[in-house]
Amino acid sequence: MSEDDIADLERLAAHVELPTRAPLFHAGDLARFVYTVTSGTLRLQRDLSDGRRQVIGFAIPGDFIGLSLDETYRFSADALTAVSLCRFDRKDFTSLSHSRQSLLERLHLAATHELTIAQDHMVVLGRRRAEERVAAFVLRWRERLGRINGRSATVGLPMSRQDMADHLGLTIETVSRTMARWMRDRIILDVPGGIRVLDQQRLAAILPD
Amino acid sequence: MSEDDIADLERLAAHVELPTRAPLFHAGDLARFVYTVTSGTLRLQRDLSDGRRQVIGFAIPGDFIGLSLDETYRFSADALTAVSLCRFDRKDFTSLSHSRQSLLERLHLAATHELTIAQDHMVVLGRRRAEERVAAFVLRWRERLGRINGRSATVGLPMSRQDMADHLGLTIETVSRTMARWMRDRIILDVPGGIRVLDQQRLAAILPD
DNA sequence: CTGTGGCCTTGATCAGGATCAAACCGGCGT
DNA sequence: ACGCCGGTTTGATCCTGATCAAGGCCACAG
Repeated sequence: MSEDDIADLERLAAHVELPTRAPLFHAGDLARFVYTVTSGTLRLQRDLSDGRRQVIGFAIPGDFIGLSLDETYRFSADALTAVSLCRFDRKDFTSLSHSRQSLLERLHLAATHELTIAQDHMVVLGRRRAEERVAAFVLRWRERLGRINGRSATVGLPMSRQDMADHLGLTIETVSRTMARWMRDRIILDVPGGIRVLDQQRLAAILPD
Repeated sequence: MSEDDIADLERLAAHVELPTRAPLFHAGDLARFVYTVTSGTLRLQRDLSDGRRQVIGFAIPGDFIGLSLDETYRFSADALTAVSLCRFDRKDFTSLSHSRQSLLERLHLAATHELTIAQDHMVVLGRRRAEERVAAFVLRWRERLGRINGRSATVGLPMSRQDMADHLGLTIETVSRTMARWMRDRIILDVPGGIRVLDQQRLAAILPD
């Protein structure tokens, strides 16, 4: 983005800080704001009336939240760690994007990128077996973190096993058993707050593409 | 969209006709074009190397195809019926959207709408049981067709059972059995090329939201 | 130090949907 | 008319991952 765009954005931005576990918004709330994450991790989820949950995704620094143009948010967003965000009033944001199409282009880019990720995840949910799902998650999460912090064998997992399960369409037990097996097989190592990938080769080999 | 925009678009548009079963493009092809559907139905899918398939969605009149901004297409698109489309060279399209942000806005709207649909489908794939998945599909498909042709109890299903199965993360047998049961229970009626919804109430009741 | 609660792991059993297998059906060409 | 072929239905059995049920681990409070 250009200097001017950033300057204009700065003028509209409000800074928001959330502690661990705090909700940012709830599905159905009036969608007044758009956010970008500057630090921390959030969980995005949709809930069914009977308690079933689908974790749509996780948001990390650099991600937009709430760029869909509906009246209300279609999912809930909660902080998994302490989080800081830039908040924009959607009305201001929209009118600014009228005057500066470079901003709109950036939004559009973000939206189509999200869409591609969503379609990838459909394949995981629709056609992958349990072990493949967990492998896909670990590998992609590592990749995403790598684009921010630089590649590292140690992968932080701020979400609970339940969150992973609800992201992957599995139960907590299946996720736990799968990762326990990988630890026995020395594919990964348990480290506090995450895992260390010992054998990227074998992990990647679980996933036919 | 404004008159001017449409005029500009007309100038760039090429008309494409596809017969039943013809491919529009294949995943991995260089993404030179963007399309909008003017008539017919297409199937969008991603394939795994071992033959597993995920049908990402179906495109019907009014839909854009290929608005993702990657170098190559990330899924394949095939005609399920005879199809006609408007084809735009992506380079022209992009430069036009620089000059006319209303076009870009429309694209962005389409993209975020697609994204919402994709997230809805994640819930179906991740957390719905077999019967709910089929019900979600029939109800949403009917809804979509209704927005084009007007609501009707008769729902055309141009896709095969295999396509539905691969869309819903099920097998063809499960889809078939589910619909057979609904026919026995007088919830739907088999008509050539589709079904007739006899009892919308009971169908909708299958789906907790 | 000990109790408590949240999360995770591990084991035993169950079941929903997959897989395997066969029959059915309708359209089409000869 | 007939046989063929692809898609679909139906039935029998199997298996992956869900469910049910304990137990373990650790951080934190008293």
